[in-house]
Amino acid sequence: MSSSSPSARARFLDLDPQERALWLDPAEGEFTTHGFEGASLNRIIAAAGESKGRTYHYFSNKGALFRATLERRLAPLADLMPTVDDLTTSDARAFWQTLAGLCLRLTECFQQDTRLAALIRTLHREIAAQEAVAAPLNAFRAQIGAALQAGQTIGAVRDDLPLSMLSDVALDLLISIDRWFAHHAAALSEGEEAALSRRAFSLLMTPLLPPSQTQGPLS
Amino acid sequence: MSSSSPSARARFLDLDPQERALWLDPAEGEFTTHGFEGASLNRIIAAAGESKGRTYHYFSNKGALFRATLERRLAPLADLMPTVDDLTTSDARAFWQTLAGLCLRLTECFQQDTRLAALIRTLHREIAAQEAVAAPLNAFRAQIGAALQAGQTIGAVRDDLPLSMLSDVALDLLISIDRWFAHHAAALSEGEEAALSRRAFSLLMTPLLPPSQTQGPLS
DNA sequence: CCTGCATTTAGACCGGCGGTCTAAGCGAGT
DNA sequence: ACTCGCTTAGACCGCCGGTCTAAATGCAGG
Repeated sequence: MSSSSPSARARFLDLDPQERALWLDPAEGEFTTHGFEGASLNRIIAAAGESKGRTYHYFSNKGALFRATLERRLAPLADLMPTVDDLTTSDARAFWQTLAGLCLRLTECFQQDTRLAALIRTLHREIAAQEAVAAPLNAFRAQIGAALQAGQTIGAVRDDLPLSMLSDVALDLLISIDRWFAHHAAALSEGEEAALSRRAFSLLMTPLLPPSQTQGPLS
Repeated sequence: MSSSSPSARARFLDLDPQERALWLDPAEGEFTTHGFEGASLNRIIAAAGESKGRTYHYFSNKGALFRATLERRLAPLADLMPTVDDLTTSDARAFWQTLAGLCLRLTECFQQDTRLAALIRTLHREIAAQEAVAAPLNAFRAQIGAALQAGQTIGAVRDDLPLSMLSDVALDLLISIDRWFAHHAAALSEGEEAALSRRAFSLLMTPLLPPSQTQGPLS
């Protein structure tokens, strides 16, 4: 029982960034090429030149290592997220323009940082990976929920369906669209991709609009 | 090299249904309670009272057993799917009503056959399971694509975005909404659930409508 | 009936997995 | 100098999906 008083995670976060990189660099390569389940902890440890004992001293399990790997890449994005105040002190048009701008900037980040994109896409595909980063993932989900709630107060977002349903659908739509571009971007010119990306935003927006703003053939 | 001339799968399909059930019944229990990756082939084999040799004689790997398990549950649903002709010989209103009816019937099937629902939801969550049933899954995706294409010809579905993007988004939306109900249905009365379910269909429909039928705040 | 060949069957075996555990190393306080 | 507690190494564990060998069995042709 060596590892109780401070948690393995706290111990790891106390390390120098360069010492953290000792694990995170090989882990990043392994996770991006093999996914979460497919990644071998033994291989990562061997590549890091570390021992199993020391590794488990800093990471309680494989998932904790994945979380640390993802969080390092995610850190620079933290200040991209708009605050709820940004979203409530505006009309519906500004609300959706803010979100469209956010999507645009996130897309750019993913194009620049291919490692981050690969890790995030692992997250989309594997439930075990999602469980490993449940805490930050729930925080992100909550942010989406708060944004949509802000949208509801100014009439930019429908309120005839539960907020949790709208949040879930919004997140899954983001993932779905990102996945489509990840699969098909290679066959697109840069201009086509940008134009398509702008139009694809409507896939995310329209289901969230108040029903009064759509005149579906059923209503 | 005993297993080449007829494939393992063909050999299995030649068996009596009751003999097939020898594996499929324990497999169904294992997959529904542990998911695909979490299921233990060894446990299934032991529960079936079979040997590893015989099992691998009929299933080339774990995925093939999962596929067979799912296909048995899926078989009765085959004739629910509407034909492309049904969808093209109608106007937009009828098109969407047909699809709404289909969703309703599928929902009922899932509520009645909880085993099927559990297997399908395993499929949603685990990429390895999706790869195991890639063939039937792609067929289903193609059916969605064909339906949406039919919708395009009669102006019921937008054509300003690639068909494959619309198909992917439609499938992911179905999954997303199904997942929400699976998580939250317990807290809902039957009447609430039905009402919500009807309204939630708009989440699926609106992103697929021609842009002319929506007046988003951005356009 | 026997013989000989091909298919089917049983289960020991394999490498690798994530994770645990014991025992040695080591450094600070007295 | 000696202890005591944190750190470290790596052998070890049970289990995994999958392979392989060799015995059992089915089944022609004679």
